[in-house]
Amino acid sequence: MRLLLAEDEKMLSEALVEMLTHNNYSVDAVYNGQDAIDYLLGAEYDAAVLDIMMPLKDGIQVVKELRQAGKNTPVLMLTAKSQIEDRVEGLDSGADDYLTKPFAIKELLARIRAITRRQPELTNPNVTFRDLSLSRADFLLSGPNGEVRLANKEYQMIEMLMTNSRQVISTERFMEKVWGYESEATINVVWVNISSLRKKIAELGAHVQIKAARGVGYILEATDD
Amino acid sequence: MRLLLAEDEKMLSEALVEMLTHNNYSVDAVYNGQDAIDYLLGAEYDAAVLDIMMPLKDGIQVVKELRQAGKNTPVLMLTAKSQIEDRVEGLDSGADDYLTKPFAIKELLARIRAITRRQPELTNPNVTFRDLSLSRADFLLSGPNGEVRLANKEYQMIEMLMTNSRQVISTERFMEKVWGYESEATINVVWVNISSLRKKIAELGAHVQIKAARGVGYILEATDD
DNA sequence: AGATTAACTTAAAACATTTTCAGAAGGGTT
DNA sequence: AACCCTTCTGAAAATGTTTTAAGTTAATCT
Repeated sequence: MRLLLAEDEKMLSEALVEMLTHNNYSVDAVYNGQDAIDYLLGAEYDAAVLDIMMPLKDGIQVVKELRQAGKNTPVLMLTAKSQIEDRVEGLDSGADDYLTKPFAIKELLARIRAITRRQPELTNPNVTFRDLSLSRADFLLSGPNGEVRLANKEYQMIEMLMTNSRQVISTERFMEKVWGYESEATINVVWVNISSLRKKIAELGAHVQIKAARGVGYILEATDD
Repeated sequence: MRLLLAEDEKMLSEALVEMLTHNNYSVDAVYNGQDAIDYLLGAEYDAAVLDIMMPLKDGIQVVKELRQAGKNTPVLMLTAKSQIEDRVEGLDSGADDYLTKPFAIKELLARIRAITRRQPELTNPNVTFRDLSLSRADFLLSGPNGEVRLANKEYQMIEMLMTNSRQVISTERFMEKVWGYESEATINVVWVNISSLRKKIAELGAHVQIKAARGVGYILEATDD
């Protein structure tokens, strides 16, 4: 999971980065609103944590521009206790949730989970490609011959493949999304998991294959029957 | 849509009023239970949002009197995390849904939409999954071989599993919902309670099992007989 | 074709999560 | 005070996942 953190208090920011990375997020930190918008438009984040008061551009402005640009990255807004009006405006402007400082780290984590959970699950509980389908609610991958519950990494990988079924997904992208930035794991892990996914897809009898695009990545394809 | 909001924390109340009006509700705010009852009996509201802890009369008392007076205005109860017993009592007393603080505004809005849309949801006093059933009124879990009274935590956990029977529920989600943010308890408590629930389900002879999805959470499944 | 690189497979090792237990702490009741 | 009950902790064992490592196959290039 990839997060953007925009918080201008250096100390707080550093503490949060450490906390979040410790909890398996890959975090990019910026210290003003302008950078926030640049980063958010420049890359695909799973969520953004924005302080409402920031130099150059405040959090509300950032969300507004973000939404205007058609991005629906979930946003958690941080507001100081005294800025209650702000928080209303923040929600109004397109943030998904707010959190008043000071907050418990646990709560921050919970909120982040909540807003990242909401996105794909509620709008689209499962994905289908040909005769293969994946249920996000219960981690079940199913095909003509039955169903299997996937382990975590496998699930994340097949989900990426299925939700981006017309795109080649690079090994690096898998590493970033599934393993996160500071992962020490070798690239091999991707291959291993692709391999076991293929085995499972075959067992399910689905007419679908994970095709390797040499030097580029992987893509889901229909097999002819 | 006309709402009554009864919440004694002034700051929160104001924020909510603004939020709700921004979302096209007309809101009357009161700050104690007595006013709540007066307003609710005096006019026709589409729904009421009641804090459970309030001066003069608590939320539960308000619903009880409301129902006694023959009003079936949908009620959404707000409970603090530490008042878990309360929330059960609240539902029991005639509320339609509850929401534990702190909550996401979006969730509040969603719940309000839900209770104004459909009436007969929470009037349903028990849940069933295969040959296992849970009575909310008296905490009794029953199966082919009889019934057991569940302890509080166990009750809440099995209720989550049964009302979301097609979903994997994460350990974190259990922690959040049942124990709350500020809980110091280790994650272990979830495992321990799952363990004892399993034992009880087995003793009841129900053809149901709590399946672990490693690294993800738990889900209720039918066992083949 | 042969060399070179990338991708794949497998099994075992390493690691993490889950299960279960025993016991302790705390509340409430008799 | 003695008891029962719920809840929580810590630890050891069981089980499953993830990673590593090493060998194999396939594609591409010259």
